[in-house]
Amino acid sequence: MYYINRQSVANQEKGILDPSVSDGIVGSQSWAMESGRSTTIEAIRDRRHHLRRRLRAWYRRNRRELPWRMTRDPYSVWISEIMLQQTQVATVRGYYESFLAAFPTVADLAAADEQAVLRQWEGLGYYRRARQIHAAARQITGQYAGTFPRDVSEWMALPGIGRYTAGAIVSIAYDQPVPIVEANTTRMFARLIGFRGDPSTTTGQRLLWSIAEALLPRRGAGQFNQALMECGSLVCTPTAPQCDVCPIRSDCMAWADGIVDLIPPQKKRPKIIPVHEVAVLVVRRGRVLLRRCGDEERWSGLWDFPRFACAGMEAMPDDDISSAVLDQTGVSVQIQTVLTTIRHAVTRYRIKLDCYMASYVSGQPHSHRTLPVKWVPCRNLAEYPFSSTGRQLASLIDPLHRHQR
DNA sequence: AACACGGGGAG
DNA sequence: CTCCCAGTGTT
Repeated sequence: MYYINRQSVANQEKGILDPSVSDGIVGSQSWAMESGRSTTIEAIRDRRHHLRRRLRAWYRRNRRELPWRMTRDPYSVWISEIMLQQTQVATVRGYYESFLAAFPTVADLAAADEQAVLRQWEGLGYYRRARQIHAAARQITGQYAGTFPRDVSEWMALPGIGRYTAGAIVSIAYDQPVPIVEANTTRMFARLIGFRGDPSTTTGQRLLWSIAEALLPRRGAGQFNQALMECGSLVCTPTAPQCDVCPIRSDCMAWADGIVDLIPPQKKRPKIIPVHEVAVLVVRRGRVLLRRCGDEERWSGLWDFPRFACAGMEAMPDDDISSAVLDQTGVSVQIQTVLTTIRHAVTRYRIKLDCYMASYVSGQPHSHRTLPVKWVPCRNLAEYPFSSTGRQLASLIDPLHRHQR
């Protein structure tokens, strides 16, 4: 009997068993499914009605009024779910509203230029999401004639939509009984069953999806899935969880064993690599030299200033900068001044970016490998999608240019 | 299983 | 600073 809860030891009617075994089972070894014995999943299934009732009641009283909760329109749900991938609710709020204002329907989205879609995504990160949304919109208007699929496997076949997102969309928009597992529910489920292993492994994932499935109601799955996430987000937080107000504390193994803070275990993070880069703002008669990032590099599809890695961490000689710009853009330049240094982090790199102002000497921009390099009026920079860092660089030009007039 | 992919919130 | 976030796709 693997599902043990000290809180309910006195309550045999809960069907929860001998607590003396509890300490011994709190280890990843104990979580293999074994036939012929009671499993964690079966214990969760036994308690599902109670857990659902408590979670739904909590959700009714504590749910946040979020923009994407105003509707069950599949298009809106889809956009919100993509934006929420690895992105916090607070960050998504503003982007969601302006994106829907720019592209009110899937037809509008499909008809738009990819650059226009990326511009709406500017600063949100994971820009592949924007390109995939755009590609999927064109697929939907094409093969589905603008009508969204209802089948979860059809959604999953679309770019950018995996198991979580597909489940979220069909459960929320169509109220289909499809489970979800994401960051909040992962944490909450792991604590609920006292799982001390790594939830991201294949076995951990299999376990979590089984729990999601075991808990899932036949009706109202969309609301229930959101209740799970909301409770995980607001109560079962990574640090300092609010166990005193948790609606399912009485079933929580981690609480019973006093190991809430140990679950889930901290991920081992890749080592951070310091990198030194140089960006050059080349200005010529009110225009600035831009290039578009290629598919094989970071920020693909977005625009950037000439930028390259610096060999060492010390300042780069002006001649080296000039030749690097010439190599990358085909334009010969004269380095003028150091503008500023921007520090940012991306993936496993912590980047120190030295930014220089330069003036045009000679040469024409060459677009190698179909990657555009071109002169763009400084006052039009807002029309181009940049990364967050690229936009910081652009903002150095814009006020400067105004000042020159 | 490991990694790339971004940027910001929160302690 | 650190850790984390309504994950997906590729290798």
